[in-house]
Amino acid sequence: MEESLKKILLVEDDPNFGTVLKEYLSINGYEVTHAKNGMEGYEKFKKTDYHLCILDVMMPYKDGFTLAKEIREKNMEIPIIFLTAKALKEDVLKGYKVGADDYLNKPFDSEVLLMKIKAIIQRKTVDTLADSKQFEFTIGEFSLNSKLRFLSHKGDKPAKLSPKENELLRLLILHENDLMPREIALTKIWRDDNYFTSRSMDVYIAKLRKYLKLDPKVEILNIHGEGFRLVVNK
Amino acid sequence: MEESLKKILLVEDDPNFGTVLKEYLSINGYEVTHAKNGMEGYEKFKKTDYHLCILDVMMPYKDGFTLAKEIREKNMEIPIIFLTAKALKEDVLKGYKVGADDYLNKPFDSEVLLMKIKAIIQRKTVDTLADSKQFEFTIGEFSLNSKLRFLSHKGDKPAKLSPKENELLRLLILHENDLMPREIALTKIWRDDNYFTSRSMDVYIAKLRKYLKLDPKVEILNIHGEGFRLVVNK
DNA sequence: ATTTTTGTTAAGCTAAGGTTAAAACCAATT
DNA sequence: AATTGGTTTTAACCTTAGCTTAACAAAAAT
Repeated sequence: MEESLKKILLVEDDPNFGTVLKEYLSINGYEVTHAKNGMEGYEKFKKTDYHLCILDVMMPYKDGFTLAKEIREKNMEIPIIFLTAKALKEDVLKGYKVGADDYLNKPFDSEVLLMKIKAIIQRKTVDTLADSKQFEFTIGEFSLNSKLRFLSHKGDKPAKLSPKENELLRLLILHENDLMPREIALTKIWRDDNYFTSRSMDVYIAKLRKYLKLDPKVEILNIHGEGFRLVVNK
Repeated sequence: MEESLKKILLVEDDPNFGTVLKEYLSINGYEVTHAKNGMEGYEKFKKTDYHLCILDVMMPYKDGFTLAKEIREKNMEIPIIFLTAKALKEDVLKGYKVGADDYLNKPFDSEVLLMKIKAIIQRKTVDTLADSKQFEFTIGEFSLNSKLRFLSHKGDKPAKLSPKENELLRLLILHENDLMPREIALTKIWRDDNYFTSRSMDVYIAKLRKYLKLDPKVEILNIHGEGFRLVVNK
């Protein structure tokens, strides 16, 4: 999975903050291109295919929103995260709330940004891969060939999976670390969402758990009422 | 950015004030439709897609709250700002009950209104552009992933929240430092407002307080008879 | 002082999920 | 048509999670 680094375009005019952020993201396994203003950002964007754009809102000449629009004209899919200075939001009126769901304020918790990036890129990956022909997956010490329905673990002889086992595991992997909603699996694999298919799915979860016991770092967690999560503990 | 003017529906029965306000907003780059009463406001609302509604509370025949309710039935998303002459507490509460995004007392500083409008409309724009369903929140030393229903605190292992715990905490965070009225939570989360649901909510408040004890700066305060406030002490 | 609202804990109940095994199903042979 | 081997569903039983309700204490309002 790690052979393809995810590429991020960071457009941030503050040189200090930009450098630090770039450094931080690089450490965390992303390939970051840093543009110092909207113009440069747009040029860079046109040259390379990125997985994600992080745009500062307040920039001279060309603000983040304008840049976002231009980017959108070229690419409707690419995820965009905005960064905005706290001042903009809260200067005006004390206690005034911009309201419901806000985007990221500077300074922000870098952990949160990281989780967001992960989640967003993850979502895209699922979208683009879900119905694609990729069939080789790695998860912890396992590797799954979803075409041959082989689940191999190190030197052991590969286990052969049944069609349902295979598809379910594949779906879980596509949602790695993230919620894989029951409903998704039921409609995609079982083509029907009722009490019995749901119970059937639970049976298959149990089967997969049995296979996956070989690597204690890999587990399937339940999120009550929502679905399952395949996690790989470090 | 400017090829699409943001459309505002202004409903205000005072002809002088209404005209002046419309003029002022137009100058500042918004396309304003001015309705002279609630009835007319609702008709106009149905005809066009607006980005924002500004409603006077005190109007003959149909007051702003009633109109807001009707508008909400058609559109759960559109931001609503109320204008009111009197700063009565019940009014403010009533406004929040019908889902006000903000509240302004007349006479008010036109600069402030402009900032609010900008912020609210911008928020929507950001949401739709970034298409990141926000589910990562930060509160004090905690961070909440409301999709996975995880509340994490520093290096500790994250606590799993139940659906109700999760929703309630999320609502509190969205109202951070502000009053989160009981009836908001009850109608949004419990879908019913009676003695028992209200007691149930109190139980959940207690549960959340237990989780949040890990950071003494974060607390949930009660505002007797009205609701709760999640505050982060500096 | 009395009533109402809130804080808190625990019991009781329902629904969801974990697990295993038996039954049903299905396709490929006999 | 019957057998076989693998797969999937259904059933059963048990555990856990989640929510409400009750009960009583404390705080706030009247």
